[in-house]
Amino acid sequence: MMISTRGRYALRLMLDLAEYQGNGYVALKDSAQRQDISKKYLEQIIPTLNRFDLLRTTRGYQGGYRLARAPKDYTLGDILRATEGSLAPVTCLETDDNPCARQADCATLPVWRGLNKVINEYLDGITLQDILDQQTARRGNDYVI
Amino acid sequence: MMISTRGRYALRLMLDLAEYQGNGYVALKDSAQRQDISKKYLEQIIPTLNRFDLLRTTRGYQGGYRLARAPKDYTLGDILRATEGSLAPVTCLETDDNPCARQADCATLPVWRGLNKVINEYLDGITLQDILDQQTARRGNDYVI
DNA sequence: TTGATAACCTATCGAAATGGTAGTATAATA
DNA sequence: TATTATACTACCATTTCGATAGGTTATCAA
Repeated sequence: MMISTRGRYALRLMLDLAEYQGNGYVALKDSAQRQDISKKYLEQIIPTLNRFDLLRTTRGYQGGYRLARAPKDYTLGDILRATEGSLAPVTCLETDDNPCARQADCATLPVWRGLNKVINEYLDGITLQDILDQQTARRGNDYVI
Repeated sequence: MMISTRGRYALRLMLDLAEYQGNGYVALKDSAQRQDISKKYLEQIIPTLNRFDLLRTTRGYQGGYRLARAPKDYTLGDILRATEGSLAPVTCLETDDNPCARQADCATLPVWRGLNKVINEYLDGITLQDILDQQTARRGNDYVI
C-alpha cells in the first residue's frame, strides 16, 4: 500500500474546501465533520500542505482554510507528493543521492523507474477540478434515476 | 513506498534462477550470495512463491530451486502480487469485500481504481524474459565501450 | 546406514511507520 | 476581554518491515 491516510485525507480536505469555500474560509471543524476525519489528525497534516503553499489560512472568528489557487491548478500529484513525501514505488527512487550500491548494473532499476513514471504521470493528469466535475456528474445522474 | 524488499528480493531471486539454473537446480546459498541477500530472509519469502507454484524444489545433495516455467511466462505482476499480497495503492482496494462505508459516493475511489489499473497493467506488461534481454543488451554494451 | 547437503518451519526482535489522542499556546475578531 | 479557530508539541498503541536464530525434515552419496 502506497498512499496512506495522510494523502487521502489531504485530498478529501482539499476537495471539501473547493466545494464549500465560496468567497470565505472553511473552519476545519466543519470539513472534518463532513468528511468524518479526526480534526486533530487533520491539524497535523495541514502544516505540510502549508509548507507547499497549497492553502490560505485565517485564524479566529470566521477563520479557517481555503485553497490558494483554483481547483484546476492542482494536480493530484502535487497534493500527494507533498503529503506522502514521495510517490516512489521503491526506496531506491526516494532520494536523489541514491545510496544503492547495485545501482550501476541493477537489472530491476529500469523497471522501477518506469513504474515511477507511470504513477506520477497518471496522478499529474488529474486535477481537483476533474474530480469536482465527475462528482457533480454523478450526483446529477442520481436525480435522473 | 509500495514495493518492499519482499517483492524486490523475490524478483531478483527469480532472475538469478533464470540466469543460473541451466538444466539443474540452484542452491539458495548461491543465489543469496550472488544477490547479496540474507539467505534466511529469502527462505521466508520462498514459501509464498511456492504457494503460487512459481518454483520447483528438490532437497538434499544437488538440490535447490528452479523456475516452474519459462522466463517469458512470468510477468512482474505475477511475482509482485504474490509476494506483496497486493499491489493496491490504497487499502480500499485491497480486498474484494470492501468495507469502506463511503464507497458508494466516494469522489476519490475512481481515481484509486484508475491508479490501480495503471500500476497492474504496467507490471503485467513486463516478463522476466524482458529483463533478461535488457540485461544482456546492457552487458554487451559494456564490452563495446 | 550414516553423514553431508539443503530445504522447511517457527519463534523472536529492534526499528520505523501508521494513525491517531491530548493539551497548551497563539492569533484574530466581535 | 471573551470567543473562535488555528498552531504547535508531546505522546501512544498497533502494525509492518527487515531481518536473525535455531531446530526439523528430506534426499542422496559414499
